[in-house]
Order: sequence, then C-alpha cells, then structure tokens
Amino acid sequence: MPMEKTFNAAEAEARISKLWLDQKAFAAGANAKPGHPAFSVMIPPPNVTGSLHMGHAFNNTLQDILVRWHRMMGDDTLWQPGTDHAGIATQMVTEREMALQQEPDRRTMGREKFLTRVWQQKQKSRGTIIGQLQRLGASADWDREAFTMSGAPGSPEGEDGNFHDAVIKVFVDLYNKGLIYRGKRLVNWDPHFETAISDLEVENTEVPGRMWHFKYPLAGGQTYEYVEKDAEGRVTLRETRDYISIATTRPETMLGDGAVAVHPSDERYAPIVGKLCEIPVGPAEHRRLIPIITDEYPDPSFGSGAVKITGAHDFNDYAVAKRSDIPCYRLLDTRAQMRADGVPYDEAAKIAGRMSRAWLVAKGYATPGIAEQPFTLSESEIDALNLVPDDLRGLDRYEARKRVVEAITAEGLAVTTLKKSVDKETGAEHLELVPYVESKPIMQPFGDRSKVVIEPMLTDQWFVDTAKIVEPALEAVRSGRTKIIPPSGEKTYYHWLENIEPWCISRQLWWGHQIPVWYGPSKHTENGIAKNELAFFCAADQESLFDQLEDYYGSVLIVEPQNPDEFWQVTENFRFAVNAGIADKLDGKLLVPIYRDPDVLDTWFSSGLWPIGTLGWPEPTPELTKYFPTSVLVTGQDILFFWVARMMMMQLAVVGDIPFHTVYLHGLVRDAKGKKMSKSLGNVIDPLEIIDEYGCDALRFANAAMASLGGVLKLDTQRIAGYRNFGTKLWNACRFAEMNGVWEGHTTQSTAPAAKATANRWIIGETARTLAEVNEALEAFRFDTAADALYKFVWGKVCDWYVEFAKPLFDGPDAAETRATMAWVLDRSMILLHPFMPFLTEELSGTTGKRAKLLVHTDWPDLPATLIDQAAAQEMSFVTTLIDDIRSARAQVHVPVGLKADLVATSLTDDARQAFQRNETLIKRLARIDNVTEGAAPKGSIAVAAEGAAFAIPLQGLIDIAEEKSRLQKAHDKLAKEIGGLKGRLDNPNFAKSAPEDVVMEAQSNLEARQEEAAKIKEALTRLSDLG
RNA sequence: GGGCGGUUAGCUCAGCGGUAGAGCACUACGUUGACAUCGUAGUGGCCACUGGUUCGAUCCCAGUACCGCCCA
Repeated sequence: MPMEKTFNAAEAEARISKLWLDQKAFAAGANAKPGHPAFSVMIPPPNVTGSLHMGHAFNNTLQDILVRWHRMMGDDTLWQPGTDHAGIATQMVTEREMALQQEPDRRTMGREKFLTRVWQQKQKSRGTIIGQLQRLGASADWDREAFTMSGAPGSPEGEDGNFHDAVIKVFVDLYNKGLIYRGKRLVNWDPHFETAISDLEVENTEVPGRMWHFKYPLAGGQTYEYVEKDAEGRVTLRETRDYISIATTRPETMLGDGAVAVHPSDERYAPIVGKLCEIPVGPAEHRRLIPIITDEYPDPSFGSGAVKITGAHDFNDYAVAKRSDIPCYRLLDTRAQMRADGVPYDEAAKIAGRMSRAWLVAKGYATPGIAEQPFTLSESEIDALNLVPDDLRGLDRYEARKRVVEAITAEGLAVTTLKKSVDKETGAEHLELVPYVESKPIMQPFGDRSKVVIEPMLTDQWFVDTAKIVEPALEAVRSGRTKIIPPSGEKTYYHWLENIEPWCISRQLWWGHQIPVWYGPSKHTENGIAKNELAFFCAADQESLFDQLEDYYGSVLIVEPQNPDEFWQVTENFRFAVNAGIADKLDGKLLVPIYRDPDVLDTWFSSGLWPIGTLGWPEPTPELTKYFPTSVLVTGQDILFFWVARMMMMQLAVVGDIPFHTVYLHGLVRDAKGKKMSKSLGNVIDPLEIIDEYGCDALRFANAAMASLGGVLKLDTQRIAGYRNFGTKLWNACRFAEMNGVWEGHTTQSTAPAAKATANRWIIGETARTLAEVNEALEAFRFDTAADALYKFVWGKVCDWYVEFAKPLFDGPDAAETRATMAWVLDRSMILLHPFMPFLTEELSGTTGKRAKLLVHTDWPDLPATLIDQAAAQEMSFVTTLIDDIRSARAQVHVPVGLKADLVATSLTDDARQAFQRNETLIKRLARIDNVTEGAAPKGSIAVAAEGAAFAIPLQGLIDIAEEKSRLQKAHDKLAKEIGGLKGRLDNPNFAKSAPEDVVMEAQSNLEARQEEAAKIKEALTRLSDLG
C-alpha cells in the first residue's frame, strides 16, 4: 500500500507507543551493548495528582532525547520514572474532592481514615500524569515507577516499596548525628492549611499597604527634649515630648510588643533608652509597659527611627528580641485569629509587665524605685501567655487591626497631620488634624499553594541544620564533580547555599511521612520526673523505640494516649508515682505515656532522596551500584533550591556521594508574549491539545529547538506548526523514495554505499557532518543546536537539493547507487531524528524496509570522518551556487519560470569546465536551461559569474536592459563594499603584522575571489553599455 | 537593597574577536516526476548607549539606561 500524503500522528502515536511498551523497549539496560557505560536519569517526579503542563512537556522531552540517544548508542540506560506524594497539594486535592462528593471532612474522619482516603485518591490520579508522559513518548522504564511514599504505614496493597523506610532511616541518621533538631522558632505559617512551610514556599509580593504612626507614651508621664538636626548639625526641631513615635503596617501586633528599639547612634532618643513606654492599646487600667532598647536594626532615617519589637510575629523583630532577651508574645492561633486561650488579659498583662521591669534590672537600667527580684519565664510559659485583650480575642487578624486603630485614634494617640479642606459652599479653607496614615506598597508574604497571607509564627518545629551539611554540596560544584549548566546556575547555587538558613522540615499535615519521634515525660534528674518537659525518642522501628524507652525508663508499660490532654494527664500520674517513690510498688503496672509527633515531613525532604531512594537504598541493590551517581538531572531552574541543592546536600550527607554528574537547568515555559501561563489569564497552552492538533513530534521538536540556555522560553504555536511541516517534509521525501523504488527490498545498512556520482558522495559526507554536529551538540546539552543541524540537513540539504539531484540521476547510469544512497541517507535521517521525533521516525522506519529491530533500538550511526568528501563538497558548492545565481538573475529580470533559456559559458577554467560537465544535467534541470554552448556573450544577454567561470544567458528582446544594468550594478556595489573592507584590512600594516597567518591568507584569497567576480560583472556591465 | 541574566531583522531567537544568521511574518512569482503542512526569488539590521582594550569589537572590559527573574 503506497504511503499516505502525510503522517497520521493521531492514529500512529497510540499504536507505536503500545508497540514500545509491549516490547519493554524502555526497560533499564534495554539495547545495552557489553562494555558500554551506564547512563541514568531521574525524572523530576511530578505531583501524583498533577496533570501534564507545558513545563513537564518541555522537561521530559529533553530527558527523552538524551535517553533515547544513549540507548541507541548502546549505553546501559535507565530513565527512572515516578511521582511525588506532594503533601500539601495532594491533601488539598483530596479534601476538595471530598467536599465535592459530600464526604465528611478530614477532622471528622480522623487521621487513619483520611489517609486511606488520600491513598484512594492517589491511586485514582496517578494514571493521569503517567499516561500523559507516555503520550509524550517518554521512554522511561515504566515498570520501575516509584513513589515518594511507597511502603508507608497504611499504604494499600501494591504500594509497597522502600521509599518510606529510606526517608525514615535518613531522618533517624541525621537526628543521631545532630543534624536535625527540634526548636521553637519563628517560622512561616500558612493559616489556611494550618501548617508551617519553608522559606521557599513563600512568595513575597508587593501589595498596596498602609503605614500607621502611633505615640507610645513614656511611663509615668516622663518627658524629654526631642531634638532634630539637619545634615549640617543645625537644629531644625526642638520640643518637649512625653512619647516616642512608632510606625507600623501591622497595628494589631502591637499587643505583642516586647520593646521599642532605636539605633544606638540615634541621639534623638538617647535620653530615653532604658526607660519604659506604654503600648497605647488595651484596657486603660492594664496598659503594658515595655523597655526602650537599642539595636542596630532600626534605620534612623526611616520613619521616626523607632520601631516596635514584636518578636513572635516578625522575622526582623525576632532577631532583635533574641539579641536582647526580649520576650516573644504570641498573639495569633493556627488560623491567624487573635488567640482566645489562656488566662484573662489582666493576669497575663501583669506577668508581662513584671517581665519588662525585670528586664530593666537584668540589663542594668534599673532605677532605684522599681528594683525587682529576678523574674524569668521559660519559652513555653511565655508562649502560654495570651496578651490579647478580652474584647479582641477570637477576632480575625484584620478585624482586630481595624479595632486597634480605631481605639488608638479615639484616644488621641495616633500621630496626626494637618489636612487642608475647602468648604464647597463658602470657599473657606479649613485646617484639621487627621491621623497620619501613609499609603505605600509593602512586601507581603503569601503561601505558594494557599495564596493567603503568611504569618510569622513562633512554634515548635523540626529543622535540618543545613549549615552543617552544606559544605560538601558547595565543594562538589566548586571542584566540578557536579557540573551545573548553564554556568549562571552555579553562581545562583553558591549564593543560596553560602547564605543558607535552617530548613524547617515539619508540616502540620496528615499526608506525608510522619516524623519518627516519640515524646515521653522527661527524667530531669536521676530520681524525679520533671513537669512539662519532654524526652525525645527517635527511632526507625518499634524494636529500636522500645529499646530506647527501656533504657530510659526501665521496665514499664508504655501507652500511647489518644490526645495531648490525655497525655499530660497520664504524664502527671506517672510523674507523681515516680517522684513519690511508689513506682516499683506498682509491680510493673506503671504506665509511661508516649506519643508520636503528629507532624509529617516536608515533601522536599523525601524527594531530596529521590536518586538513592528510587534505586532501592538502603538495600545495596545492583541498580545502586550501576546507576548511581546518576548521569544528568534535567530540571527547571525554579527548583534549583527546592530540590537540586537539597538533593546535593542530602545525598552527600547520607551516602557521601554526589547524586548526579551534571545538572541541566532550563528556563520556564511562557506564552508567545513571554507571559506566565495561568488559568486566569487564559493563555495556558495545553500540551495535550497541541499533541492532538500538531502531533507529539512537532511539540517535541519545538521544545528541543527552543532549548537555548538561560532565560524564558516563549512558546509559539506557529513554530510548532512549522516543525509539524518539517516532519511532513521528511515523510514526503521518503514517499518520493518509495515512488522511485528506493525501498524495494531495503534493509538497514550501517555502512555507506560506495558512490561514484558527486551528488551521492556529497550527501553521504553531509550526513557524516551532520552526525558529528548532532553528537557534539547533544554532548554539550545544546538541544537547539542539534535540532537546528538536523532541520538544516533534512530540509536544506536532503529535500531541497539531494532529492532534486536524484531525479535526473535516477534516469542515468548511476541510478542503482543513487537508490542505495538515498535509502541510506533517509535511514540515517530517521535514526538521527528519532530522539527528537520518535513517532514519525519509528513509523517511517517500519514502513520503508524490513528491519531487524525497532528504530528505538537501532544503532546510532558511527560514521568515519573519511566519508566527508571535500572535493565533492566543493564541486556541489559550485553547482548549487551557480544554480542559485542563475535562478536569482532570471527572477530579477523577470524571465518567466516556464521559459527554458540557453546558457553560454564565456570563460571557464579547466576545473570549472570539468565540474560543470560532470553536473550538467543537474544544472540544466534545476536552473531551467536548454542548450549549453561555449563562446562569447551574445548581445542582450544577462551575466552570471561563478568561481572560475562566467556565463551569459542570451535573452535578447526578453529583458529590460536598464533593469539588468541595475541588477549588475547592485551586485557590483555589494562586491565593491566587501572588497573595500578586505583591502582596508590588508593594507593596514598592523593587520599583517598582528593577525594570525591563516586569517591574513583567508582575507587575501577572499579578496582575490571577490575581485575576480567583480571584474566579470564589470565586463558584463561594459558590454551592456556598448549595447546602449 | 543584594544576586543572576537580558537588550541583534516587524516577531521569537541563534551567533559571542575577522563588520551579521535562522524560523515565523511580509512582498512577487509559481502547480516543474515527494511535499501548497509546498517551491523559487526577494524586502528587512548605526547588533541599546558611552567610553576602553585590540591591527580589528555585535562579540572582551568598564560605565549608563531600560527590561526580566530570584532573594531580602
């Protein structure tokens, strides 16, 4: 059955994909040749509930090109696929789905049932993204599909695997090495998901904001001389003040202020440093007093120069508070509402007030009148204090803000400014005092998933002490053991790692790897059990946990209370029993309460182990030996910190080796105008729709062609259409071959046919040249250069010229070798294009000959450089240039295409004559020439110059002399300009002296060639002038 | 504020020491033994600006302007 006019992608893709999968063509090690190296790639695991977007399509196309290329070369290739459990995202998707199905919410359901429900969701969603990756032609070893939560407790049948064990083992190891610790720290809190998130999951966005200015009255009505000076030291303002002015964008956090800070060099406030001032909000009879302290943080030139310090709700303030031992009072609950727990406000405020005065004493600011006993509270005692006034408790943070501002303003403690207003009726001007509120853009943190405003929150969390494991990760890149492409990625990598912050890895979610730490009552002393303190037991398995418990508590019964209240109740009993010395009387019935940390690990903690985890670690698997470290990681530059840097740190910390030799970072895919694709903008290009419309190969080739290093990738459907056309072009070249019997009895021939005809020798050489270009480009991860080389070869050389040359050759004595050559060249084209356009090429390969193997396993060519025939290349260059010039000349003087003209060779060197004669049929056909003679140029002819030759095309009466003159003049002018440049250079004595010899030689020969050509055109011009 | 990039044809981008290339778009012509998802020919550029290095700069260096992205 003859070939169709175009490739039917929609029909063929599914069929070919099935063929590959059925034959397990992508299995690890498939097509590997003995002695060849391993080539391994880890897929960046997409979210298990995700669906394919353009970024995935791009990323996976590049990986697939590399993988298919290496597999065809016979390397032992593994492309490891899998998905990520994506904590927040998956929990979110499941809860949304549950709401839709009117199922009970997760709290009603309880943790265990909810997790079962998420596993169901996971199993339902997983096929979507995997199927979409397969549609893309991704040649990963699908039988090895991994999951970052495989083997977790409660996982259903079929979800077994090592990943959970690996994650837990790493946590325990790092904990035992002191690289993971728990602490009360200020973290980014997502009030929507009610969990901590890491710095990286926060997006800072500029939004319109307001800055209020308030007066904090000095304690006891004290006053001071407030003096402002200009740059020259002249006094510009001097007044007596009984307050200090503060600016804030978050008035509701004033309730948690622990101090007011000024810069140590700020003379304006020097008189009141170490004194107390009053927070101007809350019940008047219980106003809290806080100290005025110095710190480097306040900027004297910004606002009033004084800042309030709210350690529990601002990262900068937290640092100041830590430096000066200022207490951090938490005001918000997990949903970012004003706290409603704890003792009433007046009690809490009293305690906080004592803290302030004790601070003054402790820091040596104490004045005789208010000397106090030392008074300190533990972190958790401070955290238990709720300083939200009773009437604000339980309010939303924004509602509380409104009320606070209103109250302060009503009391006259807002800083005011004069505002001029004009009475519309009378035209009279009024001046009135209004609260001073600046409208200005402020940076606000948002959760990257929830999109709600993130709240800095003082909570107990687990952290990786990244500073301790960062050095090997830095060293590996510095030394070049791991190479990051493009190099700018390395700079970014260094910059981040050199300034790395502790990594908060605990999340208050249910879906994830639960932290393997149990808490029990702390034995503070040898004999007693302390109140409110915990002992930690970090264990990878039950056996180890029990061992640790026994070591610590001795032989006792362990219970796991269901909730914290119960825990503390049992703890209290236990404590009492032990402290009362009656423990051993209970005859082993004494119960030690233990509870497991309910939090789960950050998803990136587990995906940070992707390279070793997917290869079976901690078991010493053969895959680990063979494929680790992996060859290359292909990923977006947006997850350099999230994932790449963490994999580097973790693999080096856990197995002491780099996870990959090369990291290839690519940009983000945007729309044709460079805009981020987003549903709200409506500019999302769905890769599956593109595949439906243009075929997968077109999308893949476009992706490869776009993959220049660095920057944004703007995707244009017109360009994809262009590459679809490119596929069609190759398809039709093969169809042409079919019509000319090229494929009859064809089998794959790896060695090039021995050809005599110049055109055949030339195209064989071009094939070898292209192969070298593609190899070189892919070795350097220049997918764009490789795609470009293939495009130019197939379209520009094979289709534009070689197919045309073949037409006359098929009628001549070289027909047989031409058929063999064309078959070989088109075969090579399919092979070289296969990593880029796997479907179309596999289909072509299958329909054009009898093949020993599928194209996916066909040997990547190894073509000797001797195939590049310089003489043939030179001769074909002469031929194609001549044809181009004749066509151009004809077109410019409007010779009808249908008219076959004659050609007169007016001068020919021997070489040129031979070259011409050998290819005369080709030239005549393509330049539409009838008869060829040698002799003088006839009157009324147009002139064409070539290397070593000059030709005339007699067209008397057909052409406009003036037009021809202007054409020649133009060509001459262009040459003259080039000659001028070359001459100028060569005449410069410094050029000859300083430039390399070959450059001088090249310029010299260039000049001669240009001059020769110019002379011929000049001659022709003269002839025309003679004609009139 | 800190870091990393970018500024080349109408658009999207290559090139990165020897005075410019591609694809698309545009113009004209055109169904010649595969291909109109095509062919042939053409139009189009002080390579952001200012200095410097060099025999020679779009390319290297410094600065300026503007535009991105990341981190505060």
